Amino acid sequence: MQETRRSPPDQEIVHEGEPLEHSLLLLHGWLARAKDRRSGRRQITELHVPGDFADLHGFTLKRLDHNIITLSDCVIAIVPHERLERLVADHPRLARLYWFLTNVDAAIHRQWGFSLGGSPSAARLAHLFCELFVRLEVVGLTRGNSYDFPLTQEELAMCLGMTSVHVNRSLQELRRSRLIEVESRQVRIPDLPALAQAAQFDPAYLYLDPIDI
Amino acid sequence: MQETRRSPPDQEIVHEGEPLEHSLLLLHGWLARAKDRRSGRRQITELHVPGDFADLHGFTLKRLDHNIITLSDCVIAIVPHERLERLVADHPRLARLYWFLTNVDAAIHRQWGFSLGGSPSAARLAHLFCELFVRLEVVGLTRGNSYDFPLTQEELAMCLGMTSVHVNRSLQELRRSRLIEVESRQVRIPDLPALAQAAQFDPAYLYLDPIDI
DNA sequence: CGCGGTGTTGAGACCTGTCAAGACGTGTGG
DNA sequence: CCACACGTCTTGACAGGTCTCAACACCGCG
Repeated sequence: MQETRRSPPDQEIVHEGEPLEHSLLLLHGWLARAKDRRSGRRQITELHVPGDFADLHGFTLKRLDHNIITLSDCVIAIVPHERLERLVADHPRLARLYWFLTNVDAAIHRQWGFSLGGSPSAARLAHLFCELFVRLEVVGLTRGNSYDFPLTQEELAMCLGMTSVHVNRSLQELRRSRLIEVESRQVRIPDLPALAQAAQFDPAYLYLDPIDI
Repeated sequence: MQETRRSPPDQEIVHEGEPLEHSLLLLHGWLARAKDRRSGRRQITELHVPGDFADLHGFTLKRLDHNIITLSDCVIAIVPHERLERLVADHPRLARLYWFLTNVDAAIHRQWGFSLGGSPSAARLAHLFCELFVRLEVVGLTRGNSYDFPLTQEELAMCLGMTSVHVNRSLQELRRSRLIEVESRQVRIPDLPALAQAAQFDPAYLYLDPIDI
């Protein structure tokens, strides 16, 4: 039995630089890793959905280079590093799995960097919706071709390196092309292959194929 | 004794998707991880300097989501995964160190994403020069306040998500402010604190403090 | 000497940010 | 039940940053 914790939206639950003694397994809700700019704007470097370890990398790094913030009401299991220590010592395959998971995080970072580095803004947005669809589907949080999506356009802007005004216009572009429907905190993707094509989305970087480790 | 390999510049030495049976330890020269855009442009997601494992993450992922390319003449040690397998089995601390190293890579990706997400172009450039200075200093490849830097402006552009024309102008801006001198494939940083200040560079994300693992 | 790659410069188009205002929806308190 | 406040979404006009295209300078090398 392990400790769980609840948190309302818009809380900073792990602070950059602070020493870590446990990692967070997200059970319900949405988290983000974020770095703050001097300008006051904030860059989100990854989104987390239920099933994700939000700061497993903290197990080896022992402090984070970013904050972790809640984007919705969240339920989070707290896993002491001491416990992870015992787990990986007793089960080498588990160690390998955890290592693998942090490497997938890195792959997601690379993909985001790729997007930020020069994809057209609508494609960037489309790519994010594709990624989230696939990741949510894995954990059974899609319903048909739609999923709950609590982020505001402002928060989307923090992920995509653009302003909320521009997110709004890019979203309209995707809507006009019938690639995306967003309403009341829900995303619907009428034609995933078409959206993936527009976004140049290839899920290979998520390494979802049957894992043999 | 392990196998080493030499390669001239501009070679793609690991191809996206290809199954991996070894990892590459860079002994001399510069490597980059790169993803190609449909447009033909290419995004570099990380630079590697001597001492870096360029694809240690491939040890758990077993294939890469990007290419690895040489940016200069390179000497590379080839480490079979089989050998890593034995090493980590026999030396759990080594396993932890390797895991740590891949997590630092992820931290570098985050920082690049942060830059790409909205730093002004001159600051992005300055930040990269700071990062490389610190990383090269660790492995003894700086001389005073300067270091060899073989990348063309075109290649810098691929790192920073901008065009080479814009890199050129941003570089001039840094030169005019006396923050950077670049000539004949050499970078000189007359005043590192000033450059770091302009770049908002904080080396914490490189996790260089004495490692206790 | 000429060639190819790299660096530099200019002009114009385009994308994205900024600022500001208003629409809409929802929850709260009177 | 209404009035209101607040957050979010939407829109318009404009400024500014960045890209594109093109030309030229420079340099090392065959």
